[in-house]
This record gives sequence, C-alpha cells and structure tokens, in this order.
Amino acid sequence: MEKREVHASVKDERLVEKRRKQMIKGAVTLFREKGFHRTTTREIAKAAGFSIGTLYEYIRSKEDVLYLVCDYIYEQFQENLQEEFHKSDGTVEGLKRSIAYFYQSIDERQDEVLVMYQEVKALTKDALSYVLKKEIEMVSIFEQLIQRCVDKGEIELNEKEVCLMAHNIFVHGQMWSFRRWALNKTYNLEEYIELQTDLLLKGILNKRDVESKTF
Amino acid sequence: MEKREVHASVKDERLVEKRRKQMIKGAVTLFREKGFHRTTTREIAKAAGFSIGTLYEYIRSKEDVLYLVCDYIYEQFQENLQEEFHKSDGTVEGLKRSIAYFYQSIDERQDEVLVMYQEVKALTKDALSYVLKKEIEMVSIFEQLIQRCVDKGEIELNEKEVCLMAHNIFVHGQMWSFRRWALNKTYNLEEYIELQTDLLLKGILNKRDVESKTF
Amino acid sequence: MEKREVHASVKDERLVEKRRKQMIKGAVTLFREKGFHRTTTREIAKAAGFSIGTLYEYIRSKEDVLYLVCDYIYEQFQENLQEEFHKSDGTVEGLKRSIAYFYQSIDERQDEVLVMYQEVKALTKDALSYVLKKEIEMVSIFEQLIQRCVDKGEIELNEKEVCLMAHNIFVHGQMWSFRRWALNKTYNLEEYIELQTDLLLKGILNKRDVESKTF
Amino acid sequence: MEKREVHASVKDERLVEKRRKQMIKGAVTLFREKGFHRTTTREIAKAAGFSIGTLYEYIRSKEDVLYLVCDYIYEQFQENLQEEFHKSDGTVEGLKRSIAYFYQSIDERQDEVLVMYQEVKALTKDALSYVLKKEIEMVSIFEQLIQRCVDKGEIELNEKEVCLMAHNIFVHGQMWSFRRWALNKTYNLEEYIELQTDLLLKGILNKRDVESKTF
DNA sequence: TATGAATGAGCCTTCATTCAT
DNA sequence: TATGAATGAAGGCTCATTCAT
Repeated sequence: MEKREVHASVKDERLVEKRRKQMIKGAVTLFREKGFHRTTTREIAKAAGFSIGTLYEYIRSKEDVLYLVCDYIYEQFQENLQEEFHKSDGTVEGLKRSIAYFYQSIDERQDEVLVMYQEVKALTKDALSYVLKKEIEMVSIFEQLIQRCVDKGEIELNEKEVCLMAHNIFVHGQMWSFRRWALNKTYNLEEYIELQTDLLLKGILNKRDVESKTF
Repeated sequence: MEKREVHASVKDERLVEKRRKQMIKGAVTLFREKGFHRTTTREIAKAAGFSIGTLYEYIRSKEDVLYLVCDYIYEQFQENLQEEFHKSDGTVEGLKRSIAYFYQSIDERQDEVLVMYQEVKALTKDALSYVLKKEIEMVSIFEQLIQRCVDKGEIELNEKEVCLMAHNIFVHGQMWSFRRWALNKTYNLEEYIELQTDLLLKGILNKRDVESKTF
Repeated sequence: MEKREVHASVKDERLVEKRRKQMIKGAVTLFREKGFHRTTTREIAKAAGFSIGTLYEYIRSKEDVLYLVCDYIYEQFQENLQEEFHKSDGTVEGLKRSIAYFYQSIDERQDEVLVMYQEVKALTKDALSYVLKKEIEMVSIFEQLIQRCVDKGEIELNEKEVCLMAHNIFVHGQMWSFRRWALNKTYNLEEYIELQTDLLLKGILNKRDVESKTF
Repeated sequence: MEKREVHASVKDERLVEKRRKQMIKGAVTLFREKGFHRTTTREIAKAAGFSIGTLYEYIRSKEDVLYLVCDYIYEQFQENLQEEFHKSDGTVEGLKRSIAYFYQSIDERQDEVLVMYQEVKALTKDALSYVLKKEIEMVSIFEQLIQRCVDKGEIELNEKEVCLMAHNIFVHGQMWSFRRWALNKTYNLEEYIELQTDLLLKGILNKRDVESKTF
C-alpha cells in the first residue's frame, strides 16, 4: 500500500527523473495503441528514445513501466484535485467548477486516463492496492466537496448519497474517456460537462435555491 | 460489423454449440482470474474439459475465444433487456423496475461483466466494432425506455439528456462490477439500486408527480 | 534430498524416457566441450535432435538438464557398483577386481564423468544434496568392500583408515578423468589401475599374506 | 604457454599491482560463493572497491580476472613449495613435513583452492595451458622430493610409481578442499594429514626403517 | 472427431564492454 | 585516472498454433 519505489540502477536522480519521463511518455502512447500486453519492452525503449539496456537501468521489470505510468497519471490528477479542494468555497457553483475542471483535465489527458483505466488490472497486487488507494483518495475529495455544500445547506443529501454521488462524478469523468467512441458523436466536452452537471444537480438543490434560480 | 462467424472445423452444429458453451464457461473463469493475455489456450482447453487439439477444432485463434465470450455475454444481456423493453409501459415505475432488473443481472453475472468490460479492448477491430454495436443497442433500449416516460409526460428531458441518461444508467450498471471493490464496502445491491435510481430521477420527475408523491 | 522428479509436460512415459536419453547424450557432449554455462538451451535441443520448444516439453529449466545428466551418470555407476558389491567375496583379489572394474567404467565414460565432476556445483542446493548423497553411497560401497577384507583378516586397517581409503579409491578413479591430461602421458589405463592398486595395498596386507605371496 | 601478460591501460605499475590485489581478493570471495559464470563484472568491481569503468582499466575481459586469480593462487603455492623443496633433506621425515605443510596451506586457503580448482576450465586454452604447466611444476616438486628419498634408500619405488605418488599427494591435497563436505565430518586437518601420510607410506618404507621404527 | 507432441517466433531480461565526461 | 550511463547481443523460456495419428 505504501508508495512503491521503483528501483533504478542509475544513481543520478535528475537523470532518473528525466529518463522516466521519456519512458512514461513513450509508454502511454504505446499502451494506448496496443495495450500493455501487446507492447514489448523494446518498443517502449525505442519510443522513449533509448536502448533496451538503458530501459532496464531505470526499471526492474516491464510491469514497473506500467506502475510508473499509472502512478504518474494519478499523481497529476491528485495534485490538480487537491488544489481544487483548497479553492472550494462550499457553494454549488464551486462544486460545478471543480467538476468542470476535473472533466477538462481528463479530456486533456485522454490517452493517459484510458491507459490507466484499462491496464491497471495488469499491475501486481501490491502496486494495484497502492493505485486503488489513490483512487479512493480522489473520490473522497469529491465527497468532501459535496459535503461542504450539504453543510452549507445548498444541497440536501444524506451521507450515503454523498458518497455515491462522489463515485458518480468520478466515473462520469472516466466515462468521457472510455466511452468517448459513443459519447463524442453526440456531445462535445462543454455539452457533456454541462449536461452531466445538470442531471447530477437537478433535484438535489435546496428548494430555496431552485426557486430563486428558476424564476 | 456483421455478426462474425467463428469458424469451426467440426460440422455437427449441435456439437459445436455444446463445445463452445464448455469453452466459454471455462474461459470466463480464467479470464476473470488472470485476464485474457495471461490465460493460455491450454488452460482454456483444460478448463473446458478437452484437449488443446480439440479446442482448435472449434476456433481459429485464441482471440476467437474472447469474441465468443463477449458475444455470449452481450447476447444474454440483450435478450433480457429486450424482454424488459417489451414489458415496459412508459411509467417511471416501469423504468425503475427495468433498471433494477438490469443491475440485478449484472450482479448475478459479475464475473462475466467484468471480463467483458476489461478485455473487450483486446478484440480485433472487427470484433470490437461488432461488440460495440451491441452495446449501443443496449444503451438505446434504455434510451427508448426513458423516451417513453418523457412522451407520457412523466419526466421532463430533452433528447440529449435522454441519451446521456441512458448512458449513465448503463455505466452505473457496469460500475457495480468494476468498482465493486469500493462500492460494496458501503452498499449492498439493494441499496445501490435504490440510491442510484433516486439520484437519477430526483428533479427530472414532472412537478405534478413529485407533488402527488411527496405530499 | 529426495530423488527430484523433473517435470515433463508430455504424458507418454516411454517417450519421455526416450527424449531424455537423446537430451542427455547431446548435453553431455556439449557440456564436455564448453561447460554447462557456455552451452545454450538451443544447442542442447539441437544436439538432442529436436526444437527448443520440444526441449521444454521435457524439462522445466536448463538446470534440469544438468540434473538429468548427473543423475543418469550416477545411476549408471551406482548400478555397476551395486553389482560388484554383490559379487564381492571379501578377498583382496576381489577388492582389486572391483577397483579395476570401477576405473574401467570411468575410462569408458570419460566425458560423462568429467562433466559431472566439473559441473555439479552448478546444480541448485536441492539437486546438489541429492547428487552428493549418491556419491556418499558409492564411497560407502567401497568402504564396505574394504571392511569385508578387514573382517576376513586379509588387511589391517582401523575404521577411519577404511573410510579414508574408500575416499581415495573413489578420487583416484575421478582423477583418471580430471587429470587425464597429465596422467595419460605416462600411463595407460592398465598401468594406472595396477600401479594405483599396488600403492594402495602395499603395506596394508596382513604380514602372513605378504610373506606367503612375496616369498 | 608463456606467462600471459594481462593488459592494463593504466601505466603506473604500483597502482596496477595494488588494484589487481583488490580485484583478486574480491573476486575470490565471489567466485567461491557463486562461481565464475554467475559472478558479474559489476560485482567484482564493487567487491574490489571501485567502479566498473575502473575495473576495465586494469583488465581487458572478465576472463582476465579469472586468470589473475588462478595465477595468483598458483604463484603463492609454488613459492611455498619451492621453499619447502630447498629445505628438503631427502628423509622420509622431511617428505612428511613437506606434505603436512602443503596440506596446511591448502586448508588455510580453502576458498582460493576451491575456486581455482572448480573454475580453471573456464579459462581460455591459452591461459589454461599456462596454468596447467604450473600445476605440473608443482607435482614435479613432489616427484623430486620423493625421488630424493628413493635415492637415499629410504623408500623403494620405481620411476613411474614415484610419479604417480606425486600426483596422489597433490590430489589428496586438493581433495581436502573439494571433498571437504564429506571428509570433515570424519577428520580434522591433523587427522587427515596423519592418516593420508600413513596410508601413503605404509609398505613403501624400506624394511630396515620399518623394523627400526616398529620395534 | 479427438488427441497431444512438436514447432519456432518472439518475449523479457541480463550483463560484458565501451566511451564521454 | 576514475566514473557510471549507455549499449545491444544473446540467453532462457513461453505459448499459440499445427498436424500426424
């Protein structure tokens, strides 16, 4: 469950960072195209711009690449979300902005999200646990964002509803990447965000607000 | 996009049917446990109860097995949904029953759903298209079920909202299988169904109904 | 320490036996020429007359080949020695015959002995233990052969001397293979056997015998 | 057959000497533990206390390390034996002392002897020849030591017997290292030396001596 | 039809060696 | 001189697929 340190033979940490970035970038593209299993380590090395030998100076096994990719993506999202969390003011408008922002980042990182989403299960149990923990943390950020609105009296939901709604928000984000083949025939990102948010919030807004807003 | 005929060397159609059932059953379990790529054809043959040679009398390639599995699962669900569709009366209550029924079948076939869900991407383009077409059909059934309610005036949604809601219903079903690791800590199936349906319908029910129901 | 069963995927035991014989024969030659580590599994397969895939139907790892080779050689020698043991009559003449016979078989199987001798250490601990146990058994046969002569009063040695002499007999046999490069400049097999036996027995023969024999 | 000069890029001979000593020391331990083939050059460099790049400033190939190790060990033994040779007085007692001394040094350098003994065959033909020549020289020292006793009339042996006995003495020394796993259950070094010498000399001592010693 | 032995392309990984700094 | 990152040939092993029986 702890952050798994991927072993590198190379000592220079800057270099490790740099090479891994190259690696992740190349790997994401490949994984996206052919999936983790159909991608060979040689292809990863080549895409990263170095030799197979060099690749293995920075990882211990092919699975490490997948872990690195997943970790990287989660890290990015979590960072963004964390920020969003701190900006949050407990208003429904704020929640909406956070959601919009989250879906936008997913849209920007489509490939990465899709890869992470489709290949996590190829991780070993260890790595998987760690990654899932991260996912729970992200969902829980949404949970808290919603809860703030509830606390402020802007929306009415009990605890379990808050939790489920957080999951839904999260999954609707992923959806935009894994069901893109179907969704983007009908919606562009803006529409998708607006419609999903509307459907989500319809009916849970406190009467007072609804009235003041509708009329 | 047409239904792909998987070639069998064996002529006796009854036998083909029988053997493929065995095959699918064994494969689902294996794919569930280890994923498509980590499962070997030998294992599939063994799990199906015959030899590797025999396996290849009924398929042409390993991927055929995956296709057969996916096709089988979709077929099952589609059949069920079709039935549901015919029973539908355009009331919100009916829609709720259909959703509940759909989620229940997903719960009953967890393994299969998960497999299909995680491994479809391993299908060749051809097979994938066919399978995705099926998925669209299923979503479209929900679309029609919702539309009937709209037509009847029970709920208020425009076309795009109907479509998105259909997708959501579908994805929330899958969610119950692919996020089970997180969800079933908090909800059992009944709760999940009830809460999701509530969140879904809150606010889109026509005022009249809401009033008559709430007061 | 137990006899290690080397796993074969192929069920037909006769075939396994046959293929392994081919394998061992090819491997011995190669190991002799280049040593275990410098021999590739592909070379072994080729020398055995089948493909690399087939090789791995009969073993699980390269080390299995070495084990099979060692086991085979020991088995051969042990069988021979066992026989010799049963024929033994407790006379010094008998002991001499046994030694001569042992050295002759070593001479006949030079390559095998050398391989076994030089490569055993490459075995895993498990396999090594088993193989060393066999070696102890062989030494102990000589120990018993000598002891019989002692019991019969033909030679005079205490327990520890008997044991050491058994080791010496054994090692002198191996010597004929691993120091052949030096020894066969000076001696042919017959000479070697005679001289070693003479040096060995000189002085340990009971006086009575010596006298009656010498004079 | 000539002493092979191992090429070093570094010019400073003192440094070369120093670095090689470090190298040999580290390598012996590693070779002992894992054998030559399973030891990597990186491990050797690390054990020697410098980097892989530096290692290659003092050798040209991994095999050079093995050669250096073997050469070093032989050199040590030969030096010792040479000394012994000069001290020798042609008495059986003297021979016994030399043997005892030889076996003691083997005991002291167990690891080195074992390594040399098990890994020489990994040397290239060239290096092997050179090293075997050294071994012949060592055996021949024993030959001469024995011959002196024969010349002095202390023991009775013909030329071929002298030669074989020299080989035996040498091999019994090695034996103490390569059969240690079996021998040291029964004997400690002192016993081993005494028993081997006894068995060796029994019966070849000139009658006169035997009588004078026994009675 | 059913079997399972045989095949070999191809994968992941290691490690001796080089070379720019 | 010393370093250690980079290289890529080569090795062990797997597994989808075929085919003779």
